[in-house]
Amino acid sequence: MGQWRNGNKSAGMEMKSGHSKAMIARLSRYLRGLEDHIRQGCETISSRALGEQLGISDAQVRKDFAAFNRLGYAGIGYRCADLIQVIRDTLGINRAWRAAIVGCGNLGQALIGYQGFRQRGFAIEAAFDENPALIGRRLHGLEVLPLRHFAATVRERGIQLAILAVPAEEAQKTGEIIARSGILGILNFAPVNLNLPKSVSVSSVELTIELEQLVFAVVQKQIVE
Amino acid sequence: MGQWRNGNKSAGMEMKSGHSKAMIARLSRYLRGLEDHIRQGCETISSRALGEQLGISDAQVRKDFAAFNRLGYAGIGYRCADLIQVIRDTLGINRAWRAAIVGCGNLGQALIGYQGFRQRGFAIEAAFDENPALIGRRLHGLEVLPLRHFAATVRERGIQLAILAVPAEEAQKTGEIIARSGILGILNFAPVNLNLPKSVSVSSVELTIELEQLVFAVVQKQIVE
DNA sequence: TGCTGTGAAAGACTTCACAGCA
DNA sequence: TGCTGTGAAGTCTTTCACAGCA
Repeated sequence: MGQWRNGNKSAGMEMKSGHSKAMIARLSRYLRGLEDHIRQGCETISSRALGEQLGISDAQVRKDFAAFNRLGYAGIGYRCADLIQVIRDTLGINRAWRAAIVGCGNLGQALIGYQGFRQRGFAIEAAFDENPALIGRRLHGLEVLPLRHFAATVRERGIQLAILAVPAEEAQKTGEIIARSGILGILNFAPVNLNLPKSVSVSSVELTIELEQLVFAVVQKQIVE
Repeated sequence: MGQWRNGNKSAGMEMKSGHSKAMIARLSRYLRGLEDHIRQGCETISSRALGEQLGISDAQVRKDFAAFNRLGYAGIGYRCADLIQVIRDTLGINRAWRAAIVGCGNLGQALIGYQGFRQRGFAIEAAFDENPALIGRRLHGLEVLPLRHFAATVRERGIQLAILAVPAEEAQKTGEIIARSGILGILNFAPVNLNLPKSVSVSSVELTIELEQLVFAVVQKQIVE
């Protein structure tokens, strides 16, 4: 999961939204589970069933959903459609979000072509790089623009989010350019701790860290057995 | 971050290793910070400095490192090299790990070419797909093999980990093939809750979830202001 | 009977604050 | 003085257990 930034520690309590950090992290997962479920033709689901599907306790599920007003029906469960809507509202994904990819190497190119983003309402509206060999080329139908056009393009195209997929060495510098452009949030794939003004939210995905954590789980299991 | 599986909830206490889940999640980040620091020529670092770099409190850093035996020097701090070694030992990444990519679409191809893995000791030793148009092609120097050769290849090449990058619809089925082959851990990029025997550890990265959580942070900040 | 909603209890995790070493 | 190591306190999160509704 992306890490929470420095200043984000809830000051001695839950966040202003009234939802705890831990709960927010689960909402996206509930959403997946609910969509699966509805795809199978079920209109309602119990806390137990949803929890089992996701590896979350039924009590936890109920506590989380209790934050929404009385959405459940005793003896029945919850209506999937209701939950989906209220979760999407809560996360803020009930509207279209526009993103730019910054860094069109291996990973950046893959992210431009990744269908999952569009399917879930995120549109990739621009791609940037500094490499002259890439600039002007079309990747998955999107023209690669020089980084110096970043701010102007973001303004023109109404882009709010940046997905940063440049090499570690360039991440901080590039992050600063992005931050200055009025972008609201950065999803960072570079293995670097970005130090940016707090006007921009940063969330990081480090692929190698994910692998390392998997290895720990593997080794741990071997020891226990 | 990858999710923790069902059975993994520490039974009323820290795990067998004596390290809490939360701490393990931080170890990889410490590693990054320490390597940065050492690259800048510093041999020692204080809990305060390391914490500041990573957005972690100094007390937290000390508590975490206290789990290792008396590595710190009062008045000085910790020796970076010592910490790096003990963290690598703890995570189990003090040896080479071999991985296979399963699914050579956009994302799979990018992961084959991702330098970060190799730089940190993870070697991609095989690539698989079911698409006849891809089988036999070389991607970043690696030949794409048909999925039915998975188990045999894994055995031959001593592969322990699989990186699953197939479409959501095929993830469960493919996961089962992987699990049957004796693989120890799966890093799953498909937006699906894999239901697999607990002999294999699963860690999931969902790119869209990461974006959703970023959006929440963005929206939250706007409301507060 | 099957399920929600929820106080109360338990547990995990983080921060505080300070003794003590170099 | 600068820093670690650590009990104690505080905070956050999860689980328990059960009243009550359909």
